[in-house]
Amino acid sequence: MINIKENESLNTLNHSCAHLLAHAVRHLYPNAKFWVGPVIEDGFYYDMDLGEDVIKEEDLPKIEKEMKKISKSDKRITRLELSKREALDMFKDDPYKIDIIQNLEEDAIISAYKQDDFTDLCRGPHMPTTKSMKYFKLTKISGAYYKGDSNNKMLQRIYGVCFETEEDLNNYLKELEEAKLRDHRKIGKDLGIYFIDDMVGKGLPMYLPNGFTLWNELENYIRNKELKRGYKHVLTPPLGNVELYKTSGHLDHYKDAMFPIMQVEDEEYVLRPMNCPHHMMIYGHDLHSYKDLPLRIAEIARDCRYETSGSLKGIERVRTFCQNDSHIFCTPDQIESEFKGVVDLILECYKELNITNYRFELSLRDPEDKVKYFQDDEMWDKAEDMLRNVLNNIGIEYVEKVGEAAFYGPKLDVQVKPAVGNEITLSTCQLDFCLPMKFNLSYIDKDQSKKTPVVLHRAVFGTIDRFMAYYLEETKGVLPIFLSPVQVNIIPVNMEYQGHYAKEIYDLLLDNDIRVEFDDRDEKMNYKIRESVTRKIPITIILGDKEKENGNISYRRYGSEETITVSKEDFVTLIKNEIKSYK
RNA sequence: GCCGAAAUAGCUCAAUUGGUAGAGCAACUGACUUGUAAUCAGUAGGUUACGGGUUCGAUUCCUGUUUUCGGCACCA
Repeated sequence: MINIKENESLNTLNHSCAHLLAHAVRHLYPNAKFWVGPVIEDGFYYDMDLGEDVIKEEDLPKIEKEMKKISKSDKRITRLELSKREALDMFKDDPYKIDIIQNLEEDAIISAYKQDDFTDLCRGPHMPTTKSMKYFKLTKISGAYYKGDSNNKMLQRIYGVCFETEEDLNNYLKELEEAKLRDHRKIGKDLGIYFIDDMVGKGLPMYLPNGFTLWNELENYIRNKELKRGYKHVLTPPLGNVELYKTSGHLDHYKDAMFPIMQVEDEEYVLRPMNCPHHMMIYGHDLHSYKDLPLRIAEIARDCRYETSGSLKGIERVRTFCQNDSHIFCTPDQIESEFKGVVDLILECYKELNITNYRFELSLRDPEDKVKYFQDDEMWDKAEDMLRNVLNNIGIEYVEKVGEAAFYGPKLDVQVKPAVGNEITLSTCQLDFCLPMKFNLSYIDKDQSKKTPVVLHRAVFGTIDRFMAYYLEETKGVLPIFLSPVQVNIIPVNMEYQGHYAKEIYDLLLDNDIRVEFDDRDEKMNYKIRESVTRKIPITIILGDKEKENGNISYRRYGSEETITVSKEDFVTLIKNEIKSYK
C-alpha cells in the first residue's frame, strides 16, 4: 500500500484536502473549532471541536457533498504571512489555533492559507486551487483526545484520503476491502483456529483443534531454533507472590494493567503479567561463575494482563497469552554478541517463514521523563549507545523512537503492519542493567569478584497468539505445510472402488507422522475437492483406479492447477523432506 | 476506559413508513455413485444479543446493559 505521507505530491494533495474538509465542516457547522489536520500514511484527518454537535457516519456524505461543491467552485488557495500578533488577532475566536500560535517563537513569520471564506493556520505547502482535490473519500470518524492526552477533552476526528485520479482512489478503496478479507479474525473463524465467547470472557481466546496444531508447531519450531542456539528451557508458574513484582518494579509501573491482587491465606498473589521476575529467580537459584555465561533461560510462558476493553483485538491483543520469552544473562562484554545472536535468530525465522514486510525501531528513554524510567543516566547512555553500535555494526536500518523504551532499559522492536489497524510489535529485544540489580543477581568473575550480570529480554515470536494472528494474515491462511493443521487430504474418486486403497494410503501417511485426513463421506468427489480447497489444505490427493493399479498417488497443491502423479514411497519422502526443511 | 456504529438460523445476509421473521450455504433424511471447485429432493433450524418502556401490535421507535467493529488512549 502506498505511503501517502512520504509521497510528496500526494502529501500536499491530502493536506489541502484536510483544509477542504475543514472548510466544508465550517459551512455546515458554523461553530466548529479546528485543532490540527495532518497528513498520515493512509490519507489525512482533521481534529475538531463542534461543541454540542456530533458528526455521525451518516453525516459524512453530506460533508463530502459540500467539499465537492467547494472543490468545483475552483477557489484559489493563497498564502498569507503574518506576525505572531497578527495571527493571534486573526484567530482570536479559535482557542485551539491560539494554543498553536502561542507556542511559536515571538518573531516567527506565521503562515496561513486562505480559500474563499475559510482561512486556516498552516505551514503549507498547498495545491493552487480547491479544484485540485477532486477524487477523495471520507473514510472513518472517531473520537480523539486533545493533544493525544486521555485526561483532555475528546475532539471529533474525521479521516479521509485523496488521490490524483479516480482510478487511484478506487484502487485504494478496493485494497482496503481486500485487507479486511485477510483479517485474522475472519480467517481464524473460517479455518476453525479459535473463538472468543462472553461466557469465558473477552480477550480470552479458545483455540480449536486446528488452532492448537498450528500453535504447537510454532512452539516446536521456535523451541528447536532456541535449542540449537544454546537456550535452556524452563517451566514456571503463571502466577506469583506480589513481592516478585514489588521487587522488579513492575507493580509500581503496571498495577492498573494487572489483574487485581488475590489474597490467599496470609499471602498476596497476582496472575503474572510477564515472566522476568520468575526468570530472575531461576538465575538466582544457583551460584554462577563467569564460565556459566551467557545463560539463556527460555520459556513459552503464559501471562495475563488486564488490557483495556477498547484495545482487545482477536488474538492479536488479548488478556491472556503465551510469550516466546527468554532472558539472556551475560557479562557486559558479551552484550554485543548476544544481541547480535538475537537479531540473527529473528532474521533467520523471518526469512524461513517468508516474512518480508517489517521494520526495526530502536526505543530509547525520554530523558525528560523522570517518572517512568529507572533513574540512572549513565546506565541509560551506556545501554543506548551499546544497542546503537551493535545495530550499526550489523548494518540493519532502524529508526530511533524517544520515550518508547521499557522502564528498565532500551529495546529493539520489530514492527509489522496487520491487515487492519495500527502497526504492532512482533519481535523485541531489550537491554536491561536494572532488574539484575533489583534481584541482587551476581556471578563470580575471573578475578574472584562478585559482579552483576546484564540481561537481554527477548521474544522472537512476541507472543504465540499475536504471531499466529499476524502470520495468518501474511499468508492469507495458506500456511506452509509444516504449520498446516491438516497437511494432506485424501479423496477417492469412488468410495466403493478405491476406498480400500485410500485407507491404505491414509495409514501409510499416518505412520509417517503426516497430518492426514481421509474424506470417506458419502459425497461426490467434486464436492470434496471444493471443500479441501476452501479449507486451504496444502495437498489434496485424488485416488482412482489408475493410482490403485500402479500403487501411485496423484495430488494437487493448493493454488495450483497441476496434477502430479508419483509412487506412494516417493510421495512420503517428498512430504517428509518438505516438512523437515523448516526445522 | 473514551467517542461513534453495529448485533436477525452454525455461517453469509434479506425483511417495503410498526402488522404472521426469509434465502443461500452448512446440518439431518432419502435417492444418485461421476477422474479434479458445489448432484437432486425433502426435513429441521429463531425468546431477532439481553432487560425495561411506548403501542391493539415492536426485529423495526425510546431506554439501560453486554459484546463486537472503526478510531482515540494504553501496550512491561
